[in-house]
Amino acid sequence: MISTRGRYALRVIVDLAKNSQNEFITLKDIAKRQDISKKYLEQIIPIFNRENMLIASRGYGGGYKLSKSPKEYTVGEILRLTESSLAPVACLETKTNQCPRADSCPTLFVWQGLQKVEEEYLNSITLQDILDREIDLSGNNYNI
Amino acid sequence: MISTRGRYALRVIVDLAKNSQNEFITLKDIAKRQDISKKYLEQIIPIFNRENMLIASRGYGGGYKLSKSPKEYTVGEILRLTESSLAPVACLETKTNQCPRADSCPTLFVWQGLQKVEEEYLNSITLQDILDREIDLSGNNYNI
DNA sequence: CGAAAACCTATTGACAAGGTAGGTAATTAT
DNA sequence: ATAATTACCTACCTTGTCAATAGGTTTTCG
Repeated sequence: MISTRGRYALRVIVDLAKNSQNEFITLKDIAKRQDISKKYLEQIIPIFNRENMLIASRGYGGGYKLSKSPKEYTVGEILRLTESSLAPVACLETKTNQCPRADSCPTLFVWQGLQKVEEEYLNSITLQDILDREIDLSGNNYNI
Repeated sequence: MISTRGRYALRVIVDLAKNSQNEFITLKDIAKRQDISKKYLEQIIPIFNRENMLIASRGYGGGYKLSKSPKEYTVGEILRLTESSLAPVACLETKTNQCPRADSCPTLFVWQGLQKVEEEYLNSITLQDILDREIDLSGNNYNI
């Protein structure tokens, strides 16, 4: 199950995409809009500027903004940075399978396949896709 | 992430399919073969005869066996019975979404889509599929 | 009747999730 | 300069769930 860390991170990035026209947005504003503890977000969001996915600015007038265009973010990469693991079973968390039963495990291919469909799905959805959906939700979908 | 309950249940059912020619197999034997605590399995496996997916027999000579042909079991239904939830996020655990933000949630469709690909995948794999793979692993795949 | 099996229910220990708290570093307005 | 404002860092805490363990009860067969 996707934890709050991953879900909150995605909501913050969607919020940034919607509410910033290239200016900095404070975590305080985002936390209020999204009704999430600012303190909690403070330990999640810095992950993304370390990875150069967000630009942060400290001090008065500071905040966060996107560093790339929305179509260059996928849900998969956002979740990989925030979730402790996206693996469906423990033995797939490490690069090489440590389970002593791996070689003869009759169910391993099931979990590998599950991981594959999950990752392919999450990697296929971009931030832009989410923004496009927003138009639908607002009802102002003149072009559809 | 799939818990040990679900993974163990699947292994037990695969073990039954492989090791029973319509006779009863004891949990003691399965636990030993699979190196799983018998006591722990005792609280997982009875779920399946309540659902008429396994036949149980008590007393001397008793044990478990499949009630249907392997192609009539899907991984999805086995996991749904053992996992507390297969939903990727909390708000999709209940039939109707309880989240107050659901109506305007821009990320909801992402999680609904994830749930869909997961369930379709897990429902598509039958116990027979797992048994067929076994042939590959043993190396005796004369017919491939 | 006694052994062997499934079945039931309570309890425990460990661990991670989800936060809270308090402070530090950087930047800008005054 | 200094105060205000922002991001950033680290430690701690609380709660709940997972994964068992334990000890018993019921059913069935030899």
